Amino acid sequence: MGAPKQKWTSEEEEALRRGVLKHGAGKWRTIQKDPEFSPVLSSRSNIDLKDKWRNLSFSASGLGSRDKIRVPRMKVPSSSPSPSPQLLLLPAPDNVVEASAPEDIAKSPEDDKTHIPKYSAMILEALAELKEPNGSDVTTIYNFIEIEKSYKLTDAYAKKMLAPMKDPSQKKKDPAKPSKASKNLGLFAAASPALDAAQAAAMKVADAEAKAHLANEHMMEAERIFKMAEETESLLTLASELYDRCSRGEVLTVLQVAHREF
DNA sequence: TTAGGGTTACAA
DNA sequence: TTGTAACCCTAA
Repeated sequence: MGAPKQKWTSEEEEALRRGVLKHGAGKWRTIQKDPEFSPVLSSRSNIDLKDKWRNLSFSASGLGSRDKIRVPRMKVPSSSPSPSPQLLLLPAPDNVVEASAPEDIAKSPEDDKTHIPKYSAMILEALAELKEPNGSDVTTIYNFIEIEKSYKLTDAYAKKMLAPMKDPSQKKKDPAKPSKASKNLGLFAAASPALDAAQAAAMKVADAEAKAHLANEHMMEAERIFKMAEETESLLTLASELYDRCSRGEVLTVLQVAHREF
């Protein structure tokens, strides 16, 4: 590679984003040829667009470089549902529901009860949908939850969740350079990494659920205190009004006060 | 033509 | 030394 690396400018990135918005991810050639973007992207090939979008997608998902955590490339039967390429690489849009870490769930009682699905349910759904013969690893589940279902984990929580799953032995390139096929098999051949990942994920889910429950209790307590405060304020207003009326010489009966008929 | 894995340049 | 981003290669 003799030519120096051509860094992407913000204009090019913006053009790419708008191109993806307009044509969808995967239509790199179309985007590249689109007269709206071609002036900016003239020096980029469709492959460049794809690569840049991949980089953007990985950074947007909080997974960092694609070299850090590799989603195993499974050969799934054609009958198995697989997310469309367009969805697969699409960074989470701005309007997705962002399922925060459990400690953040209590922000809104409505969100807690109606909008944010339980993590266990999300994972179960992911497993059911992915239908991978040997089960799905955490990264795949994470990707499914974030991209396919448009529930976005916060970056911090995703990193926390994924951190223990990283196998140091898989971190860097293997000097022996095994073939693609053997590498794909390798993830499941030992069985234990996938099993460990599943167990770790289960523990995380249980922990998250416990925290969510605690947060819910705290939320209910906060609501109770808030109601008390409201009632107290209401009584204060009533007392103040009564004081005003009485100080003006008005005579009010207990019944009138009780029914606020004054 | 595209997706995905590999390689390499570069910056911290 | 390591992580990231850009570029390259190949299978489908």
